[in-house]
Amino acid sequence: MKIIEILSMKQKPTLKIIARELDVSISTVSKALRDSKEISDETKQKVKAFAKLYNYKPNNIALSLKNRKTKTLGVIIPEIVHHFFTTVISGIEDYANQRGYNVIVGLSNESFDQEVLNLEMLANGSIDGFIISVAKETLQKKDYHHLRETIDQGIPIVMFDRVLNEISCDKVVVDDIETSEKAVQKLIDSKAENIAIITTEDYVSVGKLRTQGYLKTLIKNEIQPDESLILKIDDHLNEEDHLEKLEQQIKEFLETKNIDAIFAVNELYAITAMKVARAMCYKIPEDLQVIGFTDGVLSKHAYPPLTTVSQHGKEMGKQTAELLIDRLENESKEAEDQYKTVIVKTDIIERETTKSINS
Amino acid sequence: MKIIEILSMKQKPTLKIIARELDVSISTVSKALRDSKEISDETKQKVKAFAKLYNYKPNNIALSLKNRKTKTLGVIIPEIVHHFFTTVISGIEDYANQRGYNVIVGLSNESFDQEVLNLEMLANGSIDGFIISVAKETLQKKDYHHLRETIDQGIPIVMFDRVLNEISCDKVVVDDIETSEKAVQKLIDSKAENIAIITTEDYVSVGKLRTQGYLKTLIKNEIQPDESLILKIDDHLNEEDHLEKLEQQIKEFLETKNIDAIFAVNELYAITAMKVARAMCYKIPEDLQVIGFTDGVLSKHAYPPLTTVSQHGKEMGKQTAELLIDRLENESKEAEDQYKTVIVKTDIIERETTKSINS
DNA sequence: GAAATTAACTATAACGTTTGCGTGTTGAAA
DNA sequence: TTTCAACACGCAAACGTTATAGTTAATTTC
Repeated sequence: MKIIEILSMKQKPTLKIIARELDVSISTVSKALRDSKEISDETKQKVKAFAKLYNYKPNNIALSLKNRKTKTLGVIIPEIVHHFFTTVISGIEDYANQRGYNVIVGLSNESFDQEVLNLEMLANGSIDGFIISVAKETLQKKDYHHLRETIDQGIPIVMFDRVLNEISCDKVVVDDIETSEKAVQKLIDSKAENIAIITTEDYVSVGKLRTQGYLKTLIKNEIQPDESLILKIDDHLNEEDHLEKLEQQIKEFLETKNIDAIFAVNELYAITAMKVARAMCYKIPEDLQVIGFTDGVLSKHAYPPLTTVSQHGKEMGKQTAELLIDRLENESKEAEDQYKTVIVKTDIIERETTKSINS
Repeated sequence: MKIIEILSMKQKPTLKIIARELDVSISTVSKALRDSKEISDETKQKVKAFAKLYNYKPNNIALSLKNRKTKTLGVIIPEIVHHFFTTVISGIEDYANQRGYNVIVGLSNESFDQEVLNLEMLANGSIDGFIISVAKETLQKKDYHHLRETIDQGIPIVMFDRVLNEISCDKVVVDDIETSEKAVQKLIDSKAENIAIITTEDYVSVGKLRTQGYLKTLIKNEIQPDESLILKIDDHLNEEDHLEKLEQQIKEFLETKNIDAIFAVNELYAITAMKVARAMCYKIPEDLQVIGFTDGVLSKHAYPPLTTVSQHGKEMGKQTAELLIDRLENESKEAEDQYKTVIVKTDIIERETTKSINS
């Protein structure tokens, strides 16, 4: 076949090459492929056939440059080896792909510098907008200049889960306070009397809010909150590495107080508390009820299976992506400062670490 | 300040704009910023100061177009809500970032069509090379045309974990056979007599290999393999959704045979087997020893903590990224067909579901 | 003091697209 | 025959860079 000789397989076809081979101009090829009425049917046929034969696909980079948009979303998260975040990513991916967007993932590893670096690395035209859950270190330093600057540059940001009141942008969160209320109320309703909470230091916004919900519910039920029933884990940015330390803290906590229910602010704390309690011969849920936050594999496969708050990460991902893409595609229409905050509902998934209420 | 008026904050600076403001040519600006000796020190100072003031960053897309390389890697995996894969991704990310590359993630959801779509979506110039772990459906269909085509187009692929012998490209794997041998041998050494394996259907290459290692070890130890001790899970592409079915299959398996040790080909199978066994009043490890494959959160936090094979996902990720980037950057030097297969070593992490050998 | 050299820039092309506008053929209306 | 749409196409600019090849003017060389 003569044609085969002209184009080596390795060479990926461009408009220019097709034009040269077919002896027409580049614009003719372009227009033919896009079905412009300026081009005769005959030529269109010819061009399309050729393009198909050589599997022509317009070069994305060139398009990005021309259109000044990349159809790519930058997602920056603290960790990726993490059930909740991956669930969110999968929601983002699905929705974004559906609308023709790609997703670049950047990991901050909970580090401020990494977060800044990632932001800068991608803000040079590589992406159209960001989806971010901010790093713990950033939360501590309260240094948000990088976020402000990207927004000032005209790159929209959508935050989820770990969200900043100080920054105005679209946000997707769970109603942490209300959800904690639900969880703690459930514990109260099933006759728990000494309800403890295992939470994070206050600089982690979600931890703080969940603690607030806990307190609020106690008060509403006329139970005097007891400071010593609140364990704030001192976690130095990475829990996984400090498992023994975590166990130790929880052990001391359980030993000093008489506790019959625990609300843990994440899965790991819940699971670890259960492990420690088991070693101390607590029966779950008879002696000790436990509710966790985030419905991950751990909860489902724990022994006994853990009752937990499901954050519906996939839905959160979908919502963040939707907010972002809508903003990107309606730059004119959307009121610039009309930022939205979407609250994704939560559910309590009852498994075997809580007593049923009517028992 | 006069300068501030000239450039609105929103407008991101380009060479052209800087040139106009400073009343020099675009090339002068470009060269000044790149410290060309063709430019006078005075001009360099001026340009650099201005660029810094307005936080000029070269546009990545334009660079990609010009250099015909994007410095972006495409990673296509079957699932992201999955401990092993995320570990690999984090290894890829770390290493890639270190060498100045970004990572676009695509999810096949174990679907052939999705995999093809993702490949096509990114092969249009968006990325320089792929890292892939192929979808189960692709494995079943044995249709690899999309992989062949991308390689033919000159886009290198590195495969990891689920790897195809039929495609020649760089690969990163664990020595599944040898690793299984280690695991099964450990079981034999600690006096297990009826060792079962819970594995996948043979079309999943890693499952098949692990089964081979199991058989090989039995034979080496002069134990007659018993077909009925091999349980091939019929999983219809997504285990998580079929938990009950999985439990059912395992339950029937355990009931019919007298088994005192299980080698499971992944974490979920191991954990589920333990759950079922517990319900049947087996004591672990006294009555039943269990070894899993893949060291994820489940193993670590299981009850009892699961002895398991660690695949060192992060290291695998690092290796895949290194192979790919090396190939991208040495296109001339590297012999085109000198494809490498890197074998990442595994370790058995002893926890509490196996007996110690000298007991 | 004319020719050669150098310093310091500028212009241009190219990467692969898309698009508005210009232009040379037609066939038909006037 | 002249005039004029309609048709089918090509040209050129633009997106933001960089590299190569000019272009000045000043300085050196003998």
